[in-house]
Amino acid sequence: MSKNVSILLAEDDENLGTLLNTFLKNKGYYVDLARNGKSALEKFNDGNYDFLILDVMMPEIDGFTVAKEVREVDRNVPILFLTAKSMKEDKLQGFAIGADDYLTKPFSMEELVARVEAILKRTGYEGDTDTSSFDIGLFTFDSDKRLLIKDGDIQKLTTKESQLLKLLAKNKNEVLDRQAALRAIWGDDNYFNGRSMDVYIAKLRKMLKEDVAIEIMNVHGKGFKLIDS
Amino acid sequence: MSKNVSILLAEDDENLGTLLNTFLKNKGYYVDLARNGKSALEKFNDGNYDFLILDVMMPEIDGFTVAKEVREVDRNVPILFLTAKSMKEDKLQGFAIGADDYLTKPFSMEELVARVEAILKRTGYEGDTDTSSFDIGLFTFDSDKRLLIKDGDIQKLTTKESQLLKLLAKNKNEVLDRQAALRAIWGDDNYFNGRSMDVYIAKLRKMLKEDVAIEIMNVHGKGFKLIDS
DNA sequence: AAATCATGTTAAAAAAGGTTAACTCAAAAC
DNA sequence: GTTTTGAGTTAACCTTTTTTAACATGATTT
Repeated sequence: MSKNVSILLAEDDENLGTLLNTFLKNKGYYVDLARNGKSALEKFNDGNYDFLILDVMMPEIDGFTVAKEVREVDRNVPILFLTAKSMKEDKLQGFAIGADDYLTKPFSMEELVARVEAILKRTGYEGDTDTSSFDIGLFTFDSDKRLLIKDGDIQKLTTKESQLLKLLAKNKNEVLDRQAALRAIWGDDNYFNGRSMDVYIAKLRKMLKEDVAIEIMNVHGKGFKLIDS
Repeated sequence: MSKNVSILLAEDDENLGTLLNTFLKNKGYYVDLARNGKSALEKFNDGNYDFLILDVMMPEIDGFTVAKEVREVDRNVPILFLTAKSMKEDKLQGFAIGADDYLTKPFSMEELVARVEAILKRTGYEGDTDTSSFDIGLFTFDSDKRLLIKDGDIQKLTTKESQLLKLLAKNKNEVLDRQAALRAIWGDDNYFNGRSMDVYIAKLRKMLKEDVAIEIMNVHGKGFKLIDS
């Protein structure tokens, strides 16, 4: 099996977290462990994950909230919830919108791996899907290395520039919601962060203007759309 | 196979949604997945879709309602409903007016694709139908890039101007219902939005007046009609 | 015909976005 | 341990887009 699947695991219980982390790593996955919801969101927005395993009950930001925010900027990445036995079916169903599956504690390690494998198979995971590289007109954007390349010209991007361009590229030819982008990158969509984002939009436009087929179009009151024609 | 068919899939069950999404994409379609009725309507009004697959049972805005609103501004795009087994035939028949077909859960993926293909064939889909480009007299209107072109003169349109002209163009030589347009673009048909729309009608008239064969005619109490003679 | 409601049109106000530059602050370089 | 550098934020100013207001005209009803 061509693994190399990258999993983001969010679990606040130290014991269980460490246990799962170790177990999944032994199974051949690349695993990143977040100890709380905030950290999980940050890691997700920063990295490239093929799979999310989220504990529902976490302090401050719970798993559902993490999933909701993630879904706003990536509606494809598979999500598996870990829930407590006490949670009612119906509540779970209502919340689980956007999830691919859920597992009720306590569960066996084998059960977890089986679910993960099943979901990956079902969603047609391809081991070589490089979610970190994007084609943007004549440019190639490597969001991992934060490089924007055109005809061998290499432009290094800053963290924020890269995060924003990545979101735009992920939603190429579709509107990237302003608030969703702000929450994903800045964590909060207040006025100042909004203005900051506008500054970055201007910077990205400058970088991309060499290719006239590329445009970052504003959709008034909604957000921005990266047009690649 | 000259695909390039663009499908809007509205399905709130994420398991099924993801499954269908992946499967249809593998079949060569371009697929956009909306997880609820509101998102589906927004995506429809924003994008260009050749086909709609709507789950009937969705929270807040159900599939029928989505179809109804869509039909008010586009009565040609094929719609396929996904319904639960429990739904009564007669109720379905009554609601399904305006739909091209429906499929009762559970169904096989192959069955779905067969239906889609059949409908596309029946409705004479042409792979190169560019639903984002419209001929309006001597003008060419590109709703994606929001450009209105005549004799090489390029006029950039704003978001609202473009949205409104697109609806008018879609319903060329037919009445575009006032309330339907307001709901599609503004989301609400209150008095002020209505007045705002009237302002945009005036703006569009100015832009289009270079070609005397074009007219945006008011149909009192009903809406507007883009006449191209 | 008077009254009422819908629409036409222009201008002003308000909101959103575009852009550049100054400022802040932490980390790297010296 | 300063100094320098650079990413990121805030400020300032400007333009564009959208909404609201105001007033006019046209259509429909009574």
